[in-house]
Amino acid sequence: MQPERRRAAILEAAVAEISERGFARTTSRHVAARAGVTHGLLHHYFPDHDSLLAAAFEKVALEEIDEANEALASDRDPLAQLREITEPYGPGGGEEAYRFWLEAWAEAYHSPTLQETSRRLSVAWHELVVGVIERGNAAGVFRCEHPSETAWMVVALSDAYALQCQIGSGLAPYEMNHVLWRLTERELGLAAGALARPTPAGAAARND
Amino acid sequence: MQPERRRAAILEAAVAEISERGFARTTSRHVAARAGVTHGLLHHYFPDHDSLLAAAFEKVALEEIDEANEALASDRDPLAQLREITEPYGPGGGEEAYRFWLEAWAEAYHSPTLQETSRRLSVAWHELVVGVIERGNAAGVFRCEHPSETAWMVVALSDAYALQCQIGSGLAPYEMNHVLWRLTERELGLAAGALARPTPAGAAARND
DNA sequence: TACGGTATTGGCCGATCGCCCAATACACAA
DNA sequence: TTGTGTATTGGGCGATCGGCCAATACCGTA
Repeated sequence: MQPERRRAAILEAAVAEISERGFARTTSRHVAARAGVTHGLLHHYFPDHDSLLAAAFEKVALEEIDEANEALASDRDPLAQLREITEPYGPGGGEEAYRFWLEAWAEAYHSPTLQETSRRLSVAWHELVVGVIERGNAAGVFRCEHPSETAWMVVALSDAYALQCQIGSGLAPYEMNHVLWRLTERELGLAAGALARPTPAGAAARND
Repeated sequence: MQPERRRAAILEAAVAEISERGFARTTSRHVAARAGVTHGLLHHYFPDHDSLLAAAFEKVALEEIDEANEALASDRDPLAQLREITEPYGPGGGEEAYRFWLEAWAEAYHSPTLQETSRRLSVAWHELVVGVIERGNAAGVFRCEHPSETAWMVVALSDAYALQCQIGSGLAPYEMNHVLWRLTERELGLAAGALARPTPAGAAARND
């Protein structure tokens, strides 16, 4: 197999192992077995364990940003863009992905590399939301006074939403979704329910 | 040493180890060494590794609830109570404590016991905030339409606040604190800045 | 064809893990 | 005092870890 594809296969296996077992319990031998190679070969591509974990984390982080940008580029409507951003956090969406991030945050304490990547990704994610809000402001769809603060609120509530879904607290998912949408609508100067309904084909949701 | 005190000492050492190294990397031998006992004795008190981790987690969870109730009981003013709840999340507050919770959430995926305890604690914490809000409503201090939703928002933003402080994103702590207070004030029908300042008619500026 | 570098294999090493267990120290009741 | 149960010690076992290395397979090039 070509070295590039082999390396990618190993990284893919590493991400899967990390999602299932966590960073600390991910062993190079298990990753190698899942990738269908021997542990010796894995050591050939990733000389030490930390480089494997760091590369896997970097891969997921880059994919996350790419997917977000792709979702934003496919739809130019700020309202739809905001929905694209907040929706994947819910149940059935990116559960495995969020398990990965929770592991990453916990592991960031022990690894300066992971901490730095976490930081970069957090900033990038925040700026992404800020961009959507500011474009919505410019287009006259939003009336948001503090884009940076509101963006942080959206990210924070989305994170907390995903977290509550994961640990399965007594709070019903629909209730979390409701408060997330309600607060976002108010922060953006939208009419109540503007985010809840996926803009019925035409321009029917312009009743404010 | 009395068995009860010995067991408590072991648990205390376990909590410290978990906070530093995480659940997955916490070994019974290290816990025993920190507690000043042999690994054989630790096995005498906690027959298997999971029981040690579960007991340590349970200890912290109970202490968390107790401390919150104590803080709430020491001050009957709903506004001060709310400040007591949201303040420890900030920098300089419960950094080590939050590291523990992050580890716990990540580990909950792999342990039904930890997941159940996480769930119970999350519900208890939410109900605690709901109680403060409802008492504030009854006292005429708050005008909150959706206590449950608002309580979840407070908890979610506090969690996200602590998380951002931990990973050290580009968002300044004061900015996070500002949006947390601003949204809470609006949800509770308070005047702007009501939460930021200790007490308007206050004689004691015991806050930092 | 011969050659050199890379991909790949599988065994090995020392360290460490959770767990087990025989032996010993100790405290308190009979 | 004797005896009994618990507290405590420390060594050992099998498994597994990350990392190292000699040997082999493969493949493009001179």
